[in-house]
Amino acid sequence: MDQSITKQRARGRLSREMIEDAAFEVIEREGLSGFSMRKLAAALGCEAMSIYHHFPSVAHLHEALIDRLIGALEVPDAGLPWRQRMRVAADDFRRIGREHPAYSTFIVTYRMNSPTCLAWLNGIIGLFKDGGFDAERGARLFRAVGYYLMGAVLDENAGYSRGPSAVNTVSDDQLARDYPNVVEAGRFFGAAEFDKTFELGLDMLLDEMERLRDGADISRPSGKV
Amino acid sequence: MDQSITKQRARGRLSREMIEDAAFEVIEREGLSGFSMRKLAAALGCEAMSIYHHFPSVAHLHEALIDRLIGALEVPDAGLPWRQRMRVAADDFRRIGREHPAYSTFIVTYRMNSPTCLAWLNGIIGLFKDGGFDAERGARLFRAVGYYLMGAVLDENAGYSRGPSAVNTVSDDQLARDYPNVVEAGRFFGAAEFDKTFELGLDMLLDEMERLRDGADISRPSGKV
DNA sequence: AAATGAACCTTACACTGTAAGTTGTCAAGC
DNA sequence: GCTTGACAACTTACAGTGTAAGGTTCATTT
Repeated sequence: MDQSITKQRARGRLSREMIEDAAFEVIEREGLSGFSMRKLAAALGCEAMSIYHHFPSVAHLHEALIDRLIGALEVPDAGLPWRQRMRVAADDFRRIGREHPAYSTFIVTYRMNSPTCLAWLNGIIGLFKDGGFDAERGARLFRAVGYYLMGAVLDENAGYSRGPSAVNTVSDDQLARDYPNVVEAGRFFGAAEFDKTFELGLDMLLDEMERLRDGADISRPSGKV
Repeated sequence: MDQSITKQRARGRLSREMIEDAAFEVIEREGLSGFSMRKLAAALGCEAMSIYHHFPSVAHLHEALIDRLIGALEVPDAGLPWRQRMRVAADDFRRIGREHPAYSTFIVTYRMNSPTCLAWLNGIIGLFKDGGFDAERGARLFRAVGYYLMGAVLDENAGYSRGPSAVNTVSDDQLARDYPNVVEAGRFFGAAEFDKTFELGLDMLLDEMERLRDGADISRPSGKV
């Protein structure tokens, strides 16, 4: 009994911020699926139920974590060139994933509708409007670029390059023999190649958006389907 | 005791195929997080542990499910125009998500390295090579387009448009007042708009790839950063 | 000094995946 | 026809999960 009090004292009183800090640590250490209120409590030196005094449920805790990540972002300044503003916004989101790899699958899966997240989304959508697109174009481009971003964060942090997850794994020999294209392309799938690949795709989308804005009509540029 | 036997008999003996069928159903009915071996067993009219005779773990079961989805795909025929082959391949993957919305977050999260999945990936990477790109370009474009695809499947089936997940929800009044861009753009976020939005983004990437292939240099087309 | 209420703990419940051991069923060999 | 063996299903049990309900401690206010 004295022990638990000592343990408590050693850490001081709990606070939402402390709990959030520890949650980020436990998630990265144990993985997203290995995260639990009991492990979080152990990391904090308290009992699991004590956390419920500060967050009524894990869902509330997760919301606070997401809010902290998104809340730290700011929509790139209107003084900058448009293309650069887009790039900064994309990099911001991508950096969150890189700094919280184990949490990234949750981040891209999360439906952002807390006030904090809505404020950021509102600013980013405004960024598309600033690009000179009408409401419909802006909305669709926002989503299309968002798809690319979310997929990138997901794949860079939880994807193929992070090692196998399938149960029936394939040997290197078999890989070389039966899936030569995978092996050949695989040279450019490592983490060291992420930036260059991401830039390529982002530039493609940005180029095309500028073309769109400058009056070009999208789709079948050479009469093809 | 007689009851359980009767129950068993009514369904016949278990098979991997039966279990997989039921698994898809239970996942869609209960949601991915609501899926469990016990609920699956209940749907099959057997005990949870009986499933373990056919699949040694849930991970093995999931692999079989993914294999069935991916294994049903075939790489678009080389007789078709390249752009159309890309489009068909993208639509194939996207259709899987649409037909298994509750499972889609697992699909995009899953690291495909079973033989079945590798075979499909190998074919798709070959498709990029057929587009006239060298190994590096092909590899990077494969990933970039993959990002877009995965993000689209994720967002269309588990994203914002599927309803709120945050705990602190925002009223419509507050939404209209504080996040006007979100409301305005939201008109184009519904499921009815998915196809058009997806096509826009896919066309952008395809256009840019054809431009790339035809010798144009990517990035900063107008000298911008 | 008494009362209040926040902060934390204890216990308990329904759920999860699955390891280990047991029973029921049925086909092959004698 | 009986026995044997294998397979498929069941039963039980365990360690883990989120969290509801209620108990305890202690600083602060009155």
